Amino acid sequence: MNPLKIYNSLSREKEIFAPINPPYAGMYVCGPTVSGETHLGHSRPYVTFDIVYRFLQYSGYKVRYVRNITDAGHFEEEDKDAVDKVAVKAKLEQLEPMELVQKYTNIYHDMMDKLNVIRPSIEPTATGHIVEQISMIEDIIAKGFAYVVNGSVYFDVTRYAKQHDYGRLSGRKIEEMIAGSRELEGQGEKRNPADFALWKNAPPEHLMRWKSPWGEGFPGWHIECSAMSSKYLGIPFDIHGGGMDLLFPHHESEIAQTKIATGLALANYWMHNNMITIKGQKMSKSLGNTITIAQMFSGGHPLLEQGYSPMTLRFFILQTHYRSTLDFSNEALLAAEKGLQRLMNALDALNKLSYKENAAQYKEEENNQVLQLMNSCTEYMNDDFNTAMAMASLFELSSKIFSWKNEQLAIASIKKETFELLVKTFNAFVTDIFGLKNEKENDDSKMNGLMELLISLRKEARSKKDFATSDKIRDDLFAAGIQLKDGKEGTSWEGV
RNA sequence: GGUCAGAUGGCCGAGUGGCUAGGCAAAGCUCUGCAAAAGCUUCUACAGCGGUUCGAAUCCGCUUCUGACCUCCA
Repeated sequence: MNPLKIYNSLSREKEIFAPINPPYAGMYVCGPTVSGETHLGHSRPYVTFDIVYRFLQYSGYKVRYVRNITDAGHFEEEDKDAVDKVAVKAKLEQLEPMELVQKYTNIYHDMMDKLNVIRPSIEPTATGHIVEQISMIEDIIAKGFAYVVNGSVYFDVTRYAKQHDYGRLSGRKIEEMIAGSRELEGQGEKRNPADFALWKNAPPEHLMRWKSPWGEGFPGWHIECSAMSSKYLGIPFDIHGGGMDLLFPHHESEIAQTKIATGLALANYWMHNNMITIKGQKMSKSLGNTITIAQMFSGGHPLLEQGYSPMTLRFFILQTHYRSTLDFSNEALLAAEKGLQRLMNALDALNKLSYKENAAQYKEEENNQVLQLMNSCTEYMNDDFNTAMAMASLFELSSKIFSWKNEQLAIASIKKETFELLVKTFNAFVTDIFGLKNEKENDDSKMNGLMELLISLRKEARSKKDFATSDKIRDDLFAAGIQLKDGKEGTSWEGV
């Protein structure tokens, strides 16, 4: 068995994962800014790191997973109009920033639950850690790497770059950045365009504000992650994750701040998931191709021909390696829907199979092949979480399972221990590691009773060759959204 | 403009210097009263042009095209 290897964005290589304090592992993932509705783009990192979290646990690590909620600071800018518009209204009519934040946090949680993303060990909010952020900023000022201008505090990137390796993570050089930087509003306060805000002075109309040594204001975007990760994981910690678009400037800034505040490197392994694209382009509001996760499930978007279930989306994400872009199209989603169904059918079939001893039917080669396929699932996951390859092995095992079910292949061609291990491993991979669940299960006992009656009536009609009646039952049920499935062991049903 | 990724069969997508990933679609078959569902089988691709090599889709160079980041972003 090979050790777990993780592609580290810092070194641009796969490295053997060696946590600082085994069997404990600390992981921090940049969470969403809750100023808008959870969209398709959000599904990628949270499913990706959900898999990392699950697989680390499966591998025996005790993981503390911290994933923040950004509910303070820069986000108000996007809703500036709304804030300004309501400023003169009565208190209750005003859009409370916390109300907005709560609304979108609720939606985010709801969508993550639907996607079967396990909630993190700690989910800290930026507004809940103002004290920690102020304290870290004071520390950075004291060390001479930040300066105060008109109630705002900026990190001195130029000074930092003279002594430290700035731009290593994102692979850029500070001189080029300064040369190529654009003139942006508010840059007048900065000594250098490359500097970034640690704390921002709040204009009078800004509703979200806190007292600080520099006046009333709100924290800069990057500082929260440094403050919260160091508080809950210690510095350095093992894994820091997030979307590739956060490499610069967000993660680069986190590294710089933390280095000055603590004297240490923030995290040992940096993991970045790639983007979700639609017809080859990243989703963005300006292109008008943003699809919310709710729309994805309901099909309520012009680009979608139909709704796709949460597990279809999850499966679709897992079929691609997390460092590749993932392009959305109806055909691809439809293919994922079918593929997921096949995998779930295999799981179901396996769990219903029982082993029948027959030493004469044993085939060494068959047994080894099954063992090898099972083993490869773990090996592929150990190779930088290659879910696509592990999934392929599960599909190969699925073919075996169906062959046993159809008795095209004797179950006794493999050893009893192999079969038992397969049941355990297959379930673990599909359910525990990939986090997939059967969405078509029906555990409504009243409904089941009713269906049993209809199925037995149809069976009776068929035995009397009264096909008019049996077909009416079948076709009318189908029209009502229920599909009957005739199999060797009788008839089953599922909602379509 | 700078930096960095990619270009794989009808579609989506892994991957490795020699050993046909996998999924979907399609065709044939099995099952069935007929269907549906399900399963089985078949379908040998790696942008173009050079080079390295016994051998390259895989390494190197060039060309073309696409995307991402450089500003809020997952």
